[in-house]
Amino acid sequence: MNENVKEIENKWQKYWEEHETFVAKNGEEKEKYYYLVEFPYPSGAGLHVGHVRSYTALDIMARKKRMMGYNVLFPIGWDAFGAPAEQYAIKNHIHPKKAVEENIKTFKAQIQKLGISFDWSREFSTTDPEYYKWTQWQFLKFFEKGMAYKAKKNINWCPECKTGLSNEDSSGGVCERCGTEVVQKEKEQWMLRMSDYAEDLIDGLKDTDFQERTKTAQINWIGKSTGAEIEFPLKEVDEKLKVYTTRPDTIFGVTFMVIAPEHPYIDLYSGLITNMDEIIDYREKTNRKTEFERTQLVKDKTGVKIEGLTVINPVNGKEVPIYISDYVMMNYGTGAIMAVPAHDQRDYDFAKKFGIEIIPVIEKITGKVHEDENYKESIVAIVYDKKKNQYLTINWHDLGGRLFIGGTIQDGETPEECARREVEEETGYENLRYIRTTFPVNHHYYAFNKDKYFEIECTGVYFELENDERTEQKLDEDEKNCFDVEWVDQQTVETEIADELHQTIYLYAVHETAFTEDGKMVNSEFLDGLTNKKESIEKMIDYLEKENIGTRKTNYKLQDWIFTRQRFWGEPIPIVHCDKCGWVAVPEEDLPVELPDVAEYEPTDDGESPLAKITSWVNTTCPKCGGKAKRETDTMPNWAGSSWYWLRYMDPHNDKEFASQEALRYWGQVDWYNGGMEHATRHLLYARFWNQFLFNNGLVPFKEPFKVRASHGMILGEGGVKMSKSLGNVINPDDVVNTYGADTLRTYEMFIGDYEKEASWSEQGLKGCRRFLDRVIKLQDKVTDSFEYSEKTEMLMNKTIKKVTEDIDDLKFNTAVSALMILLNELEKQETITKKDYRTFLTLLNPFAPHITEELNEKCALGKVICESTWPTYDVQKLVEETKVIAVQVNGKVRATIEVHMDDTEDEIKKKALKEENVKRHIDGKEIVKTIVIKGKIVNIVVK
RNA sequence: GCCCGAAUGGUGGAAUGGUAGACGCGAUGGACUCAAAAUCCAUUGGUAGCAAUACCGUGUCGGUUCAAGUCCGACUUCGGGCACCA
Repeated sequence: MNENVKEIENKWQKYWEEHETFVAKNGEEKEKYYYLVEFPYPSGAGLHVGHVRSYTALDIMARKKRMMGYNVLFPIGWDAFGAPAEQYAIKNHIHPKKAVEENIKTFKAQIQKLGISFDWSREFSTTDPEYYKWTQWQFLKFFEKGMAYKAKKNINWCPECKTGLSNEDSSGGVCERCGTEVVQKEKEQWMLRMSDYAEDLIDGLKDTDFQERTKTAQINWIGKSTGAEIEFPLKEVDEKLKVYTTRPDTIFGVTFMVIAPEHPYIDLYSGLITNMDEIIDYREKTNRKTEFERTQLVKDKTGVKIEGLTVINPVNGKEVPIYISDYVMMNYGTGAIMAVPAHDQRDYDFAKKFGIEIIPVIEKITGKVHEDENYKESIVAIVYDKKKNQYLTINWHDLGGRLFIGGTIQDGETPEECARREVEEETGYENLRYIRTTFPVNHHYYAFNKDKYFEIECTGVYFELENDERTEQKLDEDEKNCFDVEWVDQQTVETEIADELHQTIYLYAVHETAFTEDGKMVNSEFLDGLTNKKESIEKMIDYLEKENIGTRKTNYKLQDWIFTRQRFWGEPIPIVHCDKCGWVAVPEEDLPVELPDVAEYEPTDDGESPLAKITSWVNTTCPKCGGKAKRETDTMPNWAGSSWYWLRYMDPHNDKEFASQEALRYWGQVDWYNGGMEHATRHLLYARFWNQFLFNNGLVPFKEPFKVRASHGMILGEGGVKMSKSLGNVINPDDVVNTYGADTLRTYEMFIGDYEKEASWSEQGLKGCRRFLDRVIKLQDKVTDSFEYSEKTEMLMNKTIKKVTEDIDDLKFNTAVSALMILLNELEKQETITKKDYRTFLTLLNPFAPHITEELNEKCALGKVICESTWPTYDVQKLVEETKVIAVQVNGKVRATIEVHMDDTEDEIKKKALKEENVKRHIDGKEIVKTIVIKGKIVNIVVK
């Protein structure tokens, strides 16, 4: 049997190749459709079952689309530059070119065994000089337009891979390839001005049909924020410190400034700064820290106060100290911030550590605001007994429940004094140790006993009880016997104190945090009283602009793309350096700049590309002046080749252009792009940026390269764990194909579960799919000569055509297979089936199991080769059932089922329902309130 | 911490607000066989019952509705992305 399967698969794969069945022709009359799968990186490990999942899914869509009469482009190639190929080559002592060739051979053979309908005539590798010639050519376009530039920068350096990395490749402070901690190293780097495209990259998403999660991932990565840049004049010199903030409304709460350790003012004003030693020391410590460490210890802030240099707050003239701290980054905003500790957690942590003043400018509002309020200031005292781990409360019973001690501030009192007095009067405790005062709360309430509305400014005062000594309470007459003084634990406080104000103050007192919510503006002069954050921000920015202190400003986290790697195995950057002329582009006719054929390509420790050692390659002449010049020895990152490859597929053998305008116009956008979720930010952003750049320069006819982006879920090992070599649970597709056949593997991977979610491998499930296909084969014994549908199965046949057709378009491959299984079960029940029955069934199954279905079709002489035929259609009229079994509910619970006719009236259905014994039983002796009849669905009788 | 997802039998997973558990796997019983494998047939959410049937059941608590796995609100857990981004 297995031999037979293998023979069949070989036979049809050969047929497709010889007949060029899947070769797409440019410019055909038929409507085009472009399916793209992320081209694989041909690693030494060979094909993974995850590749099979996405290739099969798109293969199914492509095969169906072809049968529906489209001119389908479904290409494949190889993304073969990059560190892993180089490492593999170094390890195995072969040239990367050789290693890549071998790996491609293996991959190709593996993919072809699966029967994926790729157009192999368009295959290429990013490492082919004919391809990377055009990668270099496009880089020169960036250079020409000033979009590529060389800059000295602190870059992320991986000591293991011995190369610089982009921000995208080193997120989390570790190297994306090897997991080594990245260090900072200053180097000259080629950069692409991707940040210029930040807004376009957000904006362009509107014109795509990406999954929502992909869009948000991109938007988060770009990290747009709006706010203002504000200039704080330095007190000591005639210069200003520029900061960026999203909360200009809190400027009256500024109590210090923080600048990044790398901020240029430090060196610029070193003459004025009296503690330079300390500052230089701190700066060096920071430099030694990895990005990873710098982002880890979030709570524990470090820094140094700059002595001798201060700024003036431009809105109120206050003198403000400046600190340096590594929680401010030089590469975002202006490398300097205004710190508002009351309303920013990081500033708050810093202020606490350095004992800096905290000025609240926003107050939380509790209660309901009312007109004609009386104003007063008050306190809530939280007294905590450390020994008993309890809080002091007053139980007012029916008069107001459980509360802390509260009271109104009298003339001349500080909140602390007031709180001490109130505690003493009401409870008699005198020995209290003051801990802290909380942020004030703006509270609104109605006092029944006075019939008045109040607005109170309430501050919490937190004490710890020093000892139990108690004097007599000093109560007013009307207070006596109204309440009990009670010590309660934390849980009682949190559950029994219902009052919003007291609960808020309690939380403030216990958890020391910045107040970052919305509220009422205070201590802010012209903003005082505003309660709408947006309005406050607008009003402040208007003021700043009018006074020439600041301007509205949008910032992005997205930075320029570091476009160089100090490695051998990448596209050489086609630029030479001439002492006279500077950086000069290699003329177009000299492209490609090919990699030299040498034996030494191991990376160096000094941060130079291995190419730098090959003097015969490095030394060249300047294209401009003809003098001596040196080639750029850095190479492009591995993302370069994948940033435009879908364009090359449109016209892969063109040696005049990267693709002709005609081809670009004909194929247009990629209609459907499938790839891993891990590429939702980096690759997808790079590719969109690259394409937008080409579009803006008239080189491609569309701005967004991809219409739809879908991603497949990962395939996990048996038991839901990741497949890994160390666990020994890696499934090799070759083994599966050899044992069960390609059709079984394909069908199984589609049936395994929701395509977009992860799924775990199951050998048993795989066997089940094999069983399914064996039964399909067996079905041939029942075929008669008739070319009509069997009467009995005609409706199900039509339904299945509809279901499979729609499910394939919706990526619901699992339910499509299930529908085919249901149809098979039904066909098996029949004595005989017709040729048309079998032919239609095989056609629907063909995209999933293309080999076996073609073979059966030929063997039973059912018609033309399936993949050269048309996709079946269904008859809407045949979908309608004459009778249907529906449920009868009584009060929403199913009590019986009845068979109803299509043309039964509501009354007839109702009558039929009421005749059911079990229904009668449940409505017996009760009054029918309502009867709901939903035709063809359900009857619900509501009784009382 | 913030932003997305997800949670359904023994298991992978189905269900336009309308009979929860399609389909597959596994399990149990049976047929075929000297026997096993393969294949075929039947049963298979839980509890009670000989049965008819009843009650319970889609992470937890509440709400909307004649009717909720599905919609709304709060929470729990898991997965993913981002993260001193000012």
